[in-house]
Amino acid sequence: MKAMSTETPLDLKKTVNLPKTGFSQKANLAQTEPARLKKWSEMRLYDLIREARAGAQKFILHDGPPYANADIHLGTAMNKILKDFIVKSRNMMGYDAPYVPGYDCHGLPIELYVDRKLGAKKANMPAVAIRRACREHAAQALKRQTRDFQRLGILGEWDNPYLTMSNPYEAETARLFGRFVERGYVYKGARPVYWCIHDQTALAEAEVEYHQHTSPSVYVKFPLASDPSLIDPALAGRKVFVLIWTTTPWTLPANLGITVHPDFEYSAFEHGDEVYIVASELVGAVAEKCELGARDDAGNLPMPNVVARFPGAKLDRLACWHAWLDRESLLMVGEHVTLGGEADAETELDVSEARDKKSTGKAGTGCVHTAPGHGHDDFVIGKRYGLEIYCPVDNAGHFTPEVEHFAGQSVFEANPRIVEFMRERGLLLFTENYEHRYPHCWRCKNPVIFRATPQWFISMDQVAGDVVEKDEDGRDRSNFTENYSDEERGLRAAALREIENVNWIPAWGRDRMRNMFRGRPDWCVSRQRVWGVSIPVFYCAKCTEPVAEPEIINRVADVFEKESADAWYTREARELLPEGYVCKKCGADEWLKETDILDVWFDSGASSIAVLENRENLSWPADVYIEGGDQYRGWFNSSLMVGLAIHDRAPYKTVLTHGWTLDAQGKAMHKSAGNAVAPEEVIKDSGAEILRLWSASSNYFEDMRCSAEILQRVTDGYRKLRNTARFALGNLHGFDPARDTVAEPDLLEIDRWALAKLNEVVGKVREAYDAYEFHLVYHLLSEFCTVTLSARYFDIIKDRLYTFAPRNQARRSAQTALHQIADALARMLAPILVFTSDEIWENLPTDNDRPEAVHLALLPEANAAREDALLSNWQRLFEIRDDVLHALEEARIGKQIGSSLEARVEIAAAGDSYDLLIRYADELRYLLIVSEVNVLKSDEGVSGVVVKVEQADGKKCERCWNYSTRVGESARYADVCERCVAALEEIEASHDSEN
RNA sequence: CGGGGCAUAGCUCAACGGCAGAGCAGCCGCCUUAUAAGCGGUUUUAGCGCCAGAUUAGCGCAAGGUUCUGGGUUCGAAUCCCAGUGCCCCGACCA
Repeated sequence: MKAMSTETPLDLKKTVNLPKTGFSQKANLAQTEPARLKKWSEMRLYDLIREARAGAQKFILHDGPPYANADIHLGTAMNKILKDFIVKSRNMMGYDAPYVPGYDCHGLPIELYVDRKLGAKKANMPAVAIRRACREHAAQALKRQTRDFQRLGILGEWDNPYLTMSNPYEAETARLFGRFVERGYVYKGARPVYWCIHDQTALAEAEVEYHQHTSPSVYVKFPLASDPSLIDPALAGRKVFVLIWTTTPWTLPANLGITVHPDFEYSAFEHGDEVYIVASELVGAVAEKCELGARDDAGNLPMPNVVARFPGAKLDRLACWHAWLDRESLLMVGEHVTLGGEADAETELDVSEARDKKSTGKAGTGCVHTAPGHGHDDFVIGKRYGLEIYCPVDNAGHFTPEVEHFAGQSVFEANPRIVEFMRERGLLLFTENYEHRYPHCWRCKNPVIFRATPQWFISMDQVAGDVVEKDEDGRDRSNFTENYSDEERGLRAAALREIENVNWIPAWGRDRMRNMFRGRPDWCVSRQRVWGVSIPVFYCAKCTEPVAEPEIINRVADVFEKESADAWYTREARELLPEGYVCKKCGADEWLKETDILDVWFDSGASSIAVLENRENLSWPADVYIEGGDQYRGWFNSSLMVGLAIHDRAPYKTVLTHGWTLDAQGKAMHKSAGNAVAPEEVIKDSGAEILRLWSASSNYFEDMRCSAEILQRVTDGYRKLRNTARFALGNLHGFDPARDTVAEPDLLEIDRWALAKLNEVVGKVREAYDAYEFHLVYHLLSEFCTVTLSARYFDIIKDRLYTFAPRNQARRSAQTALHQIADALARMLAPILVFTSDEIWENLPTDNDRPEAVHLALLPEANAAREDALLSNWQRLFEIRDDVLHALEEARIGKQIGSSLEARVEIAAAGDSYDLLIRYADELRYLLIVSEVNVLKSDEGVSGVVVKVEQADGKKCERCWNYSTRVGESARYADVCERCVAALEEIEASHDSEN
């Protein structure tokens, strides 16, 4: 080795061990992520994880299938990222946690999309062709979604996801319907839907559009049938009428009741020898409108004479006579009644409009004409009171023959005739033309009606195992009653029981789910559509007897398994039924197929069975479901029903709810509002890693905000994590863990301190992962990197790492700590920063039997033995350090020093502080990063430490930059201090020994 | 209108009936051996005193954060209860 004394200070620099690593400072995520994905795909990382965890305890996260319609948005991305956090962290806890993604492929949005694309052509297309188009659209959408999900770094069985439109899944869906039938939950009823009488088809709300329309508005008298004194003694013996208002007179033949609000005050007022009941607040308005009473000379109507006032609840379950039919009309109470008239039939058809309006003016009477077959609210309340869902209107919009006076007439044509009819009989108080927005068919532009059609329902209260009781008319036999009892019966009771056994995170999920099941009506599973799984029921062509039998349904399912549910359309009924099957009722052998398909919620609700139970590597029930809060009404709900029907148990042990993604102001994101953050933009600009870190940084149990500023903060956070890792890696250059690791007892104390801090963080991070609190993981690691490592530990050990001889034991001590820190950091970050953690892993000096990718490794475990004494000593030392840094800053402001190494510090302390400082006296200059420290004893009783800063004595060492009076002592190394002389000699000696 | 949720610093989050905090951002500096990096200080304010004295800055004293608003329970509330405001989800054959 050549003498170094002749070398310039620049060459001296070469003897300093500066960081060196292939882990670049600049991440270039947008470029490097795809390369890493490719590598993982080639090495079959997901499969390797499965092999590594084979035989371990299973942990099943069951994926809620996103709808295979459009490209993913921020919320979809976040949802999948959170799932990946869970799956990766559980795998790294040692569980065997597979991930099978799924897609929800059937349903209206896709069919609507296809409708619009096909346009007029669709009318002449067979169902199979439409279904093919839907299938293609879904296949294409899910392909794009898969690509985008994979780009996010999410590992799973992407080559074998579950699709609700796959043959086995469709078959299983049909079989599950059979199970519901078998257990007696299924019945045929009726329910009102939008109906276009021109096209003779049901319409979805998305298929109606609103246009101005003129309807006849009518005020009609319904005579009270009950004893009026039950309402108020003052009414005894009077001729009492309840006044209703509607803009759809044609629904009056279907009137079965009148609904009032239980809490509103109602008045009975006189008009001639009759008494009319309306809401008190509307007495004046009604009298005015209907010209009740005689105007005085000034043209004013007198206020009617009110004979009684009472709450609406008084009317509950009394009866009126239908205005002209020989039939009762039941008085009911319902919260949906308003004084604005929104709840009348008019706005039944105008729901979204009515919801936006706070008040539609003072039309109406507060007594709502209720025809359960012709309105949504009417339907719901009708069910509650056990009314028939009566709809005497046929597909073409004609009254059925049973309708007296108007049989055969089209409903719109009948409108004026009904008005006239009522006028002639003195039932009508007033009529006028009423302009309002009214729903029209999107295709033929004609006004639509609300009309009850036969549908299949799943009963919430039917007792399992009972024989299905079906009316001739398919009328509902299982009344929904408000005074539901706790006795064990039906799906509702089972759901309420199981809800208590599920771990809901956050805990309010339990209440929400409970409320939902308490109040929910029977589940209507019929949809008048083609893109879905057909309801596998047959009807006798002769007597219309339905055949819904599990064995036959299973037969059909077997065909679906081979040919997909398309078979329902491509095959004749007799091909699907057993050979020679004849109607049990009439003996006929001609069959018709049900045309309705199953609600898509039935499809996705079936997933726990269709996927968890049918895949050999999964199991039922799932450990975890995690979705947005909207799924309480959706997937959480339907999945629970299916679980109960099949196994009498919830299909999930834990249900996590995540919030929605909002903009910077906390407003919902809409493409139209222009405040949406597009995931692909973030990925393109910053990388998927940033999206993942954002998902981890926010508390997902609440709604999560996202904006340019927030993403900037996240990016800054990422840089800090990356640079921290980079420092560790750079200083591990030349460190061979197997050879150079310093045994625990031989470590420098500050290195042990760093490891003790690491141990603390590891414990907390594990807890946070265990509790699915990823934002705590992020904040813990972020603060650990920023404060404990970057600002403290790393800054302090730089001197040792850079200036000591490479193989010096003290330097190896620091490296030993760094190695453990970097290793643990990579593991702890791995579930979140999937790309970066693996990059750290690659650049980390390895001992031999380490997994190939960090995702195959396990999370570090906290050491139970805590170094409490050491930690508390050092906590106090760092408090004193803060005081010193403060004093140094003052000296800096006073231009006494620049770098802290220019300083000599005098610390005066008393008591425990003094003892502590003396004990660590030799360490202090390194801890404080100054050139010299003197500890003085201050008088007892003086609290705190007093710090004095002065210029350090001596000259600056050109190598380590510390100040020393001994710089220049060595002739061989003229510009350096005594420590560096020693270091340089050590370096030379080791070079000699190598040669 | 009903069911549920959320509201703490510019941003993201702690504090879970017992002293309201962290990180980041901002501002002011230092360093140039993590270098498109690193480190430190600082970041509510009327008043009083000291220092200084053109100003800026500095030190001390004292008060000091309407934890969205208003009530209540409690010795004590960000926390529990009630009401209100704002935002979000659900109540639609949308997912």
